[in-house]
Amino acid sequence: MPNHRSGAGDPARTLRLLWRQPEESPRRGPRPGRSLDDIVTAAVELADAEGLDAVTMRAVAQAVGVAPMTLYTYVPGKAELLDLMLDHCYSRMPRPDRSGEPWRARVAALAAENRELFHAHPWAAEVSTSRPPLGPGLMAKYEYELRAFDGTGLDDVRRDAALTYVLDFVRAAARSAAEVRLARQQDSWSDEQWWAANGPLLAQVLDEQRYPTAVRVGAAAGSAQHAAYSPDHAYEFGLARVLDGLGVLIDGARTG
Amino acid sequence: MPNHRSGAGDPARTLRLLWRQPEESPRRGPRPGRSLDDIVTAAVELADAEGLDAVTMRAVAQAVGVAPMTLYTYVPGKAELLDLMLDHCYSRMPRPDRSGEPWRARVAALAAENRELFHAHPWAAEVSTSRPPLGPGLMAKYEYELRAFDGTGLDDVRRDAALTYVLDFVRAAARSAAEVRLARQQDSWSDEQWWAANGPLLAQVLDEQRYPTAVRVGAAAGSAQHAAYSPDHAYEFGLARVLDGLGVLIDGARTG
DNA sequence: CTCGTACTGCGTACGATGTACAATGTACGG
DNA sequence: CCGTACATTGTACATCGTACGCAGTACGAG
Repeated sequence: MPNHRSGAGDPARTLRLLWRQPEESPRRGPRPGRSLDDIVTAAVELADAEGLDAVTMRAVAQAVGVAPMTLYTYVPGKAELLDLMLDHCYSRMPRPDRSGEPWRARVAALAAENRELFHAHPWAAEVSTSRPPLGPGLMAKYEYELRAFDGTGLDDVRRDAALTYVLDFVRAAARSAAEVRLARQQDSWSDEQWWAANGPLLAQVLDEQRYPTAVRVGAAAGSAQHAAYSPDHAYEFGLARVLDGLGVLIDGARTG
Repeated sequence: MPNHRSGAGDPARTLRLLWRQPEESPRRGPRPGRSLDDIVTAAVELADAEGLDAVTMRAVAQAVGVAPMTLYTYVPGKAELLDLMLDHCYSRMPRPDRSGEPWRARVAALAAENRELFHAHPWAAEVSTSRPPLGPGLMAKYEYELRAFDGTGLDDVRRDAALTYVLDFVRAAARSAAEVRLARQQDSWSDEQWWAANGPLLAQVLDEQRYPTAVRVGAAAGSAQHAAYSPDHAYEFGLARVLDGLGVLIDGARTG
């Protein structure tokens, strides 16, 4: 049950790694057999295929074909590797030019691109970055995404806050989606089996007298979405609310 | 680096634990020396005081004064303990009657109450619940919070979606706040020291030609908030946007 | 009362993980 | 050509969750 946390260790060292600034050493001794990118790429592929829990130093080492401890000549530790993995994914996100479109379309597209990021790399939503990995990928992403608010009239401080707001929403939705996916797979039970096993106790305990609203709303939401929770529905609903909320700030009162 | 995940194991067993339904056994053998609540309370206090990483089975056992393996007579495993800890905190949240207030005030108060939850129990935002712990605390919370949308005209499905939307926002903001707090404490460096150490490399690498918007906006946001990121500001900004977004849905076009 | 049985409590131990450390080998600079 | 800095790696340790089995205890049936 590892708590995958990034951003530890010496920040300056991490920055140099992110920007691929080699140490200024006199270049002596044997040449490295692999590159930093080899390690990062292997780690990302492993995380994509088998989840963050599968990303152990030993497993990454095996994937790149070296002994476990050899990784530590490329990376100070696992936290830094996670930073590099994140920045790697950020740097590979698509950034099409949308300067002609209205801000709502641009922000919706921005959200969709981030949603796709978390779809391709579900682990990226789990990694807790005590400090964001200030690498080239994050910078390119930040630069690109800020431009989505061009022409909105937002000042710089509000623009940053608005972007944070959108990104946090997408990340939260992605986390919920990942949690649902995990729950569905970890117990092989279908929803029907689950209800058959737990229905009796739930019926006894979810007293309609005590929780009238909760029971009614939960049942309505569950049956409408054919599941206890629908990540897609939550995303669509939330995005509409995000855009409307920004719309009030940007356009004044106007519905979407 | 434990990945604190709840919701594993037999869901029916977990449900019985959450609702404190004793096994229907013939009650033979020695009486338990502690209660389930003893364990849960100790675990919560430990998590509050020293963070989720400090919540190891051994540490909890020591806190309640038993051997580590003894915990497993009360709880099937650590995942279930986390479920119980969450539900315990939910059940103790304040739920004042706000039926007289307008929906914006009620939803803002709901958000503030959840923010306070994560302030008192920062670990609660980190726990990833593959399935939410459907216990009495969560039910009471859900029932109470749904009532905040009474009189808004939202149908049950939208009401559930709206609540999820608000709660996800508060949780995301709390996560960000906790990450900042962690970053500030784990490297004892002040922001000034950090900039002194990393400024030169950052200045070299954060090219204003390449990232004009990012550098400008980042600087503006940083100096306005006297920090690279201000959780309080992000919360205030986000909450206003959340309320405006819901306002468009509920009241039609109208600014806050 | 007696005894089997179900239960609590827990000591030991195992596998997994991140990584510290020191030994070994290699290739470049003087 | 040789010293030195570096890449590589085997071993080892601390920490974690928890499986397993034994010892002791108290209730119900006889």
